Amino acid sequence: MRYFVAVAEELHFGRAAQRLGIAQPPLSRAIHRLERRLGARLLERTSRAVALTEPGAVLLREARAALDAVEAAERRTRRAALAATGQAGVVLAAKAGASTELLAKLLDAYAAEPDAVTVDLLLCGIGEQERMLRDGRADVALLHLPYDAAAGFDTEELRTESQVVLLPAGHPLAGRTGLRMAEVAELPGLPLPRWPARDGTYPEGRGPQVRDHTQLYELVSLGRACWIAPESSRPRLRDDLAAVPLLDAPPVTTVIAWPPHSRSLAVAGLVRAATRG
Amino acid sequence: MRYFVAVAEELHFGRAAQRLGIAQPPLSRAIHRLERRLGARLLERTSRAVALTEPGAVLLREARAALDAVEAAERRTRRAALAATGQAGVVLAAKAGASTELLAKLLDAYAAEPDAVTVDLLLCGIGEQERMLRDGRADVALLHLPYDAAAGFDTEELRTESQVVLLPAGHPLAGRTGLRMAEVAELPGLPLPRWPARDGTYPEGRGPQVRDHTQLYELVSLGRACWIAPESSRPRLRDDLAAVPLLDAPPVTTVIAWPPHSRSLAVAGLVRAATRG
DNA sequence: CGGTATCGATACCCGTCGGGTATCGATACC
DNA sequence: GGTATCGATACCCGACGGGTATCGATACCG
Repeated sequence: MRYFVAVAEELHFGRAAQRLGIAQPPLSRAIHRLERRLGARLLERTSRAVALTEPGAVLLREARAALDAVEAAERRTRRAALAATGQAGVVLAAKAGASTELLAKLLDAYAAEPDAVTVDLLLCGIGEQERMLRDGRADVALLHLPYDAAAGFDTEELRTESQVVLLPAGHPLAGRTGLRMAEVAELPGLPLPRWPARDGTYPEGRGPQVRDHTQLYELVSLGRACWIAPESSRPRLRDDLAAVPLLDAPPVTTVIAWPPHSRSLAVAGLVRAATRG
Repeated sequence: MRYFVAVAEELHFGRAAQRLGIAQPPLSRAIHRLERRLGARLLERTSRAVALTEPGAVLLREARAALDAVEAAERRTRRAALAATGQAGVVLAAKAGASTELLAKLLDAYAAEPDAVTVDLLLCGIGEQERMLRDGRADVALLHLPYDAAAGFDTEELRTESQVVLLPAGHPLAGRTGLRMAEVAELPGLPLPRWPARDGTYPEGRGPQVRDHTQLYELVSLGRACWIAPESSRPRLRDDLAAVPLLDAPPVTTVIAWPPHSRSLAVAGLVRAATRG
């Protein structure tokens, strides 16, 4: 299945084999075996191009989930073994730079619990927490709806807040008490930047490409972009940026999320600490 | 992993090997390899007894989920291949005997859609739908909260209803207009029956053991048990049974549930038909 | 207290399957 | 039409999964 996912993502046997660290012929045969076992043509291949069939697309989705589940099983078991000897705690995934004070409060509240264990923070990029939770790199995560997808997890709401638009400090609109989405969307010369998708490629569009928040703030400060962020990011802003409340932006809900079958005491404790605080 | 789950469930290498259709020595070695690969003692074993360690319990939970995901991937791919040739539709799992008219309405509403495909009904026993959805035997399911666990699925609420208690027709309380849980719990000689758990064993307790609804109704009719059911089951009751509204029972919510990553048009259509009706 | 039965571990053997290299056959491109 | 690219095929090898026979430990019983 790992092999199939690699080929389906690359749509190229040679590159997929390289990525998997094996030669191309065994890969071809492995895919053939898989097709025979499932009784389905997964890939439409000519000697010049490879394309997914309908069943192939289904398998790609399902196989990704299955591989994540297998990896999660291995990782969580390894961590459980370490935890038994006191060498590991619980892994909390959070977006770097988001909900900082909420996170601090949560960690304090949990640390005060009687049977608290070590909390290993896993700071990740945009939308990566979901994956971390799925493949067992993390045990709990802070997500921001509607930006992150919480589908398939148990969640508990922590906070709902409105959003602000970030502008260069000297911008004509920086003094306004409120703005509407429509006004922001048509700001001349201040498009929303584009973030890389999970595979590292950027979506089509006209905004500048950014990779992290430092680049983002730099662009906004330079008057080349604007950005929309939750209100709670305001106190930690650089002073060359201005924040103007958005009147009609969808509210952002911060939730704590965990795999639905989680039975870990530490996760339960974190959730308790989070909802109590 | 299949091997480990078998041993963890049986807590006996010999029986597990038999269940897996292999000999005992290869099974021993397989478990050893797994333990070495994960760097964790999974089972505490003497020559007389086998017990799960802490990491072993974690792996048991995670491995079950992972195996379900793998099976789901295979099943859904096979069905997608059949669907491409028009030989298969979408599988809807429902509890036999529950929500019958709601189900009928749903099927009618969906069949009227322009691009409706065949709906294969999968009637299952108490609490089996969740499993069916997880391992790919079903694509959508009707669940009854709080009896069924919908954790990990996307759901849409269809109906909420109160519950009634089923009594033999001639019972002294059968004429009452309402009862409280406390009264039902202490009905002399009318305990709630026990249903088998997923492994086929019955929980400890004093109620009679039942395996299906026919047995259940028979017991109620004979004055050996009572039963609590959603109000909607009333119109289809045998006339030797009486139903009395329960005033303080938790309401039952019927939901339609599907795997969160499902991208199937047919599932979307069924959900649309269900929520519209 | 010794005999026995039970149960997991170990020793040894074998076939299959995953992986590698060399090469073919087809197709797009110059 | 020559060539380069790319997946499929042919052939070989080592490792791993599975089987049988047997050991070692422990609980049970007369």
